[in-house]
Amino acid sequence: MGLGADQFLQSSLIHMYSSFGGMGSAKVLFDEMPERNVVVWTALVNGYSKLGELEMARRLFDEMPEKDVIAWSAMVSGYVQEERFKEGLSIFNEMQVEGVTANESVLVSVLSACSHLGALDLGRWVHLYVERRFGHELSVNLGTALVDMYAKCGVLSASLQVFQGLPCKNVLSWNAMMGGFALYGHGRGALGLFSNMLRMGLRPDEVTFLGLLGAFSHGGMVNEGRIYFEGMTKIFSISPRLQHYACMVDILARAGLLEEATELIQSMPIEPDACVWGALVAGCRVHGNVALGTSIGEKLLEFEPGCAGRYVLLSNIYALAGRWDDARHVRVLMKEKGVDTRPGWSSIEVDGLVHEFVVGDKRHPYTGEIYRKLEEMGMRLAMAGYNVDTKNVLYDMDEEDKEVQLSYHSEKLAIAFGLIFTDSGTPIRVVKNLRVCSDCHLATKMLSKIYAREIIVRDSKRFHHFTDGQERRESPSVIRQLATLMEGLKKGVTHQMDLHDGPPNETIHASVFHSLADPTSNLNVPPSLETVWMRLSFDGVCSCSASNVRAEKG
DNA sequence: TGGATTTAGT
Repeated sequence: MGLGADQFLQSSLIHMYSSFGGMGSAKVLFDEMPERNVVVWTALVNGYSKLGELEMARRLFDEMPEKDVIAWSAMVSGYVQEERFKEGLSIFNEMQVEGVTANESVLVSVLSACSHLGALDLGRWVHLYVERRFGHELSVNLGTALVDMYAKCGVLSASLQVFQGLPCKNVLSWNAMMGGFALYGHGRGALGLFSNMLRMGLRPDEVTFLGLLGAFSHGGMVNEGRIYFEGMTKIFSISPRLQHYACMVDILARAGLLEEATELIQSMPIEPDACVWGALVAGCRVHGNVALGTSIGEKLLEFEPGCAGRYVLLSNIYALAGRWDDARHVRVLMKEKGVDTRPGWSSIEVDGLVHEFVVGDKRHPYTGEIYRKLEEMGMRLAMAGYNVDTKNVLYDMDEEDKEVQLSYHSEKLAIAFGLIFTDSGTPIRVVKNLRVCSDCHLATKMLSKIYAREIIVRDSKRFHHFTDGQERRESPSVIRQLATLMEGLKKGVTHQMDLHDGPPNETIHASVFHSLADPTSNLNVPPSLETVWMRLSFDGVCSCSASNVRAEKG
């Protein structure tokens, strides 16, 4: 339906108000319009959904006299951006029932939902659908969404494969792949990827460095962490944000360098948050420095009594020190002040349906079966010599109660569900929004042997792969693929750009960083062409091509 | 003509 000139103007105004969140004005204009087409409706729906007012957006959406794929897309992405992934998928489902053909935007949002939920089956289905509809040449957006989806759903090899095949990659594509390496703790892979990214002429951003540092932290690469954390500011002019500091503190504290970590926090130009302190406290716990941990936790609470993370942190430290009364007191205090905590949940996808569980959950229609399975799991674990690791329960309740509470942790419920409702021999993939506790970690490891199942748990920070009673850090097929990928990229780029006369390695890379950070410094390694190219590109000529470099050389 | 899109994480 075409609108007249006046209405076209109104429609543009509605869009303008919507995109700035001025929904009051947008709605007034909308109500005044004598006739509205799908474009105006969508602008309004999108305005509400961008503000997080999804109930309002949904009401309008349901009232729409006609909906095209863009309207559906606005609604799906609205849910996805508010982290209401299941609802986003259910809207997508409705869209298909209505017979509306999906396009790239919707599919990207759907893949994002799959990534967050760990919904691999649905993600795979979207991949097949994309190939059928758009052929094998993936667009950069869909490609990136697929790279991210496979990485977050536990299939790093598929992620790499899609990434390699992408005809066009942007910073988001590289960042998604980098994030994948971080999830699996592939420090070296991340480094190689970073190096190749630079040589492809892309400028890393703050997300790139989050991935890089995250990969270092899980891979225990302290020196690399220091070098790249410094290089981030000095070479790329990216100021570290809280998360970067948290990563760096984590790298140092994990390695037991608690003093250096403390100094880093003290030198921060921005106020450290609970994540930053939390990384230090986690280090204190691993390296047994309870005194430092407790003193930090107490100070934190004084400074910011409204922040949930800080109560949990302090409570955890008291529990670690065995100070149960104090731990409980903090929890009570938190409740009294009405501070919200994020509830823990685990999900598992079976036959395209995502099932979610919280601790002690009894809402599922198959609750009876699930709890019978849990009982069986407990018995078989006990027979295999498993001792419940009760230090994860923070209160000083009876040991028996602790065991009960632990055995109903959400990931155990999800695993029980998976054991019942998936075919024997197939992997069980569980997603948890928080970190897996050490008791569940051990139990899951043993369950993988007892039930002869590969169990893959994705928690808020990384993947845990359990096979035959072992946690598998790196899969051989991924390592092989990684080597091929790096080799391929290296060859291609070296050939095309004549940049490097030998394989890049960490030493050269570190030197390049140092030389750029301090041009007057004497290097052990003479400045390579790569250095020259990096200087060129980061002096603001990011798109400098091979011919520029050759000109510089000549 | 116009309205929808992904990485991290607040």
